[in-house]
Amino acid sequence: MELQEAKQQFIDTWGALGSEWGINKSVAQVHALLLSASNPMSTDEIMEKLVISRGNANMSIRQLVDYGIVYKKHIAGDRKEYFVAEKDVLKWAMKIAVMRKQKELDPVMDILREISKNTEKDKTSEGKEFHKTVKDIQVLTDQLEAIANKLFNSSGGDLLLKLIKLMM
Amino acid sequence: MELQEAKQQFIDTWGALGSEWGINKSVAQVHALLLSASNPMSTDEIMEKLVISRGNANMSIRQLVDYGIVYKKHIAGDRKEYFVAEKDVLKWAMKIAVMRKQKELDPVMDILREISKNTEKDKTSEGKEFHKTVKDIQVLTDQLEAIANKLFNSSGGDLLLKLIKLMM
DNA sequence: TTGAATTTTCAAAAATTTCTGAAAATAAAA
DNA sequence: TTTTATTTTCAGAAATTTTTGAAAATTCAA
Repeated sequence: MELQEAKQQFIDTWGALGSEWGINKSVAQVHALLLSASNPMSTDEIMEKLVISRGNANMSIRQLVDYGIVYKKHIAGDRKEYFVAEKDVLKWAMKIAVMRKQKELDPVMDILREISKNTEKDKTSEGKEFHKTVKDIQVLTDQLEAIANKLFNSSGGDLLLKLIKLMM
Repeated sequence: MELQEAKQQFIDTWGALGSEWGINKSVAQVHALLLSASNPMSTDEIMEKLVISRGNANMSIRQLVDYGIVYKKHIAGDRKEYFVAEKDVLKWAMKIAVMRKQKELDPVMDILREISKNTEKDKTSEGKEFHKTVKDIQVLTDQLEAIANKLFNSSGGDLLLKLIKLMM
């Protein structure tokens, strides 16, 4: 069927993109599967659709729930747990971005600040040069962070559009 | 020595960050090493400092040169090739971003556009829902791309700062 | 309680990615 | 040309990451 084919392509593409950017392929594929599903899915359905093991399915789902971009859904009269993806793109994209920033970028920024501080008083030209290199990275990152915060703290879905117009 | 320690920490941190974001650890470390070096370095010096093989060093350097963020430097009377990193943060950060966008994001966007087109005429509610999901991702990505282009095509180093002020 | 259904855990296997090192290719000097 | 220095390549080894699957833990109905 055509639609199922399109969904499969979406899942595969998403999985490959995830891999390239440090997100586990199965995690990305489960996310894509739930994004493209009309109804809540159980672990068994996810296992079957993606042809992955129970352990893998369980871990991947849990990670997505932890990220806050997939929700548990109880279905009356059914003991199994079901899962639904957050469908608002801006919402889930922001959550992924914020999560990765906190987990991976912020610790690096802390270390850079520390390195910057430790090399501040160095009087050798080698030391001064290195300090500038680190400081420059810091300054750029801080500026980017300020922009990101503005974007992420906004509630309006059309903020980005307004921003573009503003910039033109 | 204190400065050398700081440099080593910078190299290690950069390598770890690279790994988490899909950039080979050695590549990121060579980049960090050259960023923190005051003078051009030869392949042998890089091998020695990072304790990596000639093959690894050669491949990593070449990738950075291909990215356009490390330059070859000939030293008179010396047969060896030396390498220097682009020190302008905005310059190299932009090059990395543009390169990864072209190589990894653009092909995905093309596929999403194709999927979007292929599901446009679907009359089932399932098809309509999936089409909206894909379309939403596309729209957001196009908006982000427009912002990114604005940022990346600017020449002034303080553009980001101006932008922040504009947004406040 | 007990027991069946479901979820979670995690050691080991599989898959993937990265790295090595020696041989081949190339480039420059003699 | 021949020799020597340097760079490049790439098959196999090593390291890392991902996945499996069965046992343990948990949950809930009877």
